[in-house]
Amino acid sequence: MARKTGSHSDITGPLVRKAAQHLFARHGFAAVSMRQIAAQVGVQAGALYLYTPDKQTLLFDLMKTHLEELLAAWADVPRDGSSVERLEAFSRFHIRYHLERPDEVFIAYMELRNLESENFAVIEDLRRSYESELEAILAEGHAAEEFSIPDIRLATMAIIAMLTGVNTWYREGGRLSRDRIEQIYCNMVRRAAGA
Amino acid sequence: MARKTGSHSDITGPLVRKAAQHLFARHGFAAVSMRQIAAQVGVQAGALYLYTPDKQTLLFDLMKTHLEELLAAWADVPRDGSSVERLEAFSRFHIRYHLERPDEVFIAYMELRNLESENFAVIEDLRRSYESELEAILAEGHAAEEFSIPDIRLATMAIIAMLTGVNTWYREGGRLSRDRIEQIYCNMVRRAAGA
DNA sequence: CTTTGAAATGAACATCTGTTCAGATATTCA
DNA sequence: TGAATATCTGAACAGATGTTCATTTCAAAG
Repeated sequence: MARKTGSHSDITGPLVRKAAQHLFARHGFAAVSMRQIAAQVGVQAGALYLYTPDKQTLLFDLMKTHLEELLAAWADVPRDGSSVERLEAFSRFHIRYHLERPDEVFIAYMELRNLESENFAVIEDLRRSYESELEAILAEGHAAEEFSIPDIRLATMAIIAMLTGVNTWYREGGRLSRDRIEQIYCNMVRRAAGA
Repeated sequence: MARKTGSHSDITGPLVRKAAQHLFARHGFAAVSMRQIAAQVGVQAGALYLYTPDKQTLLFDLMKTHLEELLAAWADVPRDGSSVERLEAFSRFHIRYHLERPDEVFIAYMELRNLESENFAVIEDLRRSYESELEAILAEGHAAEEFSIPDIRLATMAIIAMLTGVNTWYREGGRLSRDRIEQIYCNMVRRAAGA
């Protein structure tokens, strides 16, 4: 039987994930206790186990969901135009998507070492899938001689690091608008790729 | 009176720091207990307090020492030549120095949130000092019209993120030598700066 | 109004946490 | 040798940890 509409579980479950996300991002997975998460939700610690089998799975689900949604969102971006245009589309998408989800992003690459090895493998696979999207663009552009790239794998890693780095310093209401930041970074990425 | 030569404290102290560094980098500050560190040194937990007032200070000293040594090492690099040459010197220095100290680097920017606010302020100051070194090179090169940079602060952050990113994927004995990696990254950095 | 079943409590569990300190041990110096 | 000093142990502390579970609460269904 499907779950009845309006039951409590449809409300508290997401609240637990949201609270855990916020606390994990702020203090780190290992430094946050189940009781702290419960307090943030307004519930006793035992109640959390109605929504997750254990703390580790809570972290894993957060990271897996984030990466799957990231891949799904990128899949929705139209893949037309030249390699240069697609590189620009990727750069803008990456910056925008990541700036809108600082907690998810922070957790997804700060808490990798707290994953059990099976869970780690799943997350690493998803991350590699995303990297491959950029790598494919660079490879095509290189083949079409739109880019000048001595090593495609290195260029992939360099560009992703550069783009993700925005999250470490960006603050709401800062000196530059998001759009201006996207624009400047696109420029640097394009030149780094030799286009 | 200065400490006598050859006493045990000259040996165990550094061992404690080394063990803590290794464990903090591997499992994270919050996930490592004083007893684990002590076991790695081959000593009981209480003995650690002969070498550090508390766990927090142990972390702080590790980070502070790392950043001070980084700044000192960069200060030793001759600062001559054109802006392009100095940018190349910085890029090569950054990659080489960071690749040789993966644990220190990992701790220094993964464990910031575990610092008490006073300690955090000290570390942030040191980090900013280092960033300023690159920023100065970019500013001079821009003034001399050797570079083409729309925003110097953004270029600084982008280049540092790109260079530090090498540490996340580099593995000893990988496909490319360190020198080749330095070379390729120098190229991308130079082009990102519009030189 | 009664029955049902999910949601939440609150106490209990075994174990781990950072830190302290009196006492034991080992090393150095006279 | 004996005295002094540095080093380490091992137990103790008060409290926190993730997780379980019998019991209670409470809204919806019949």
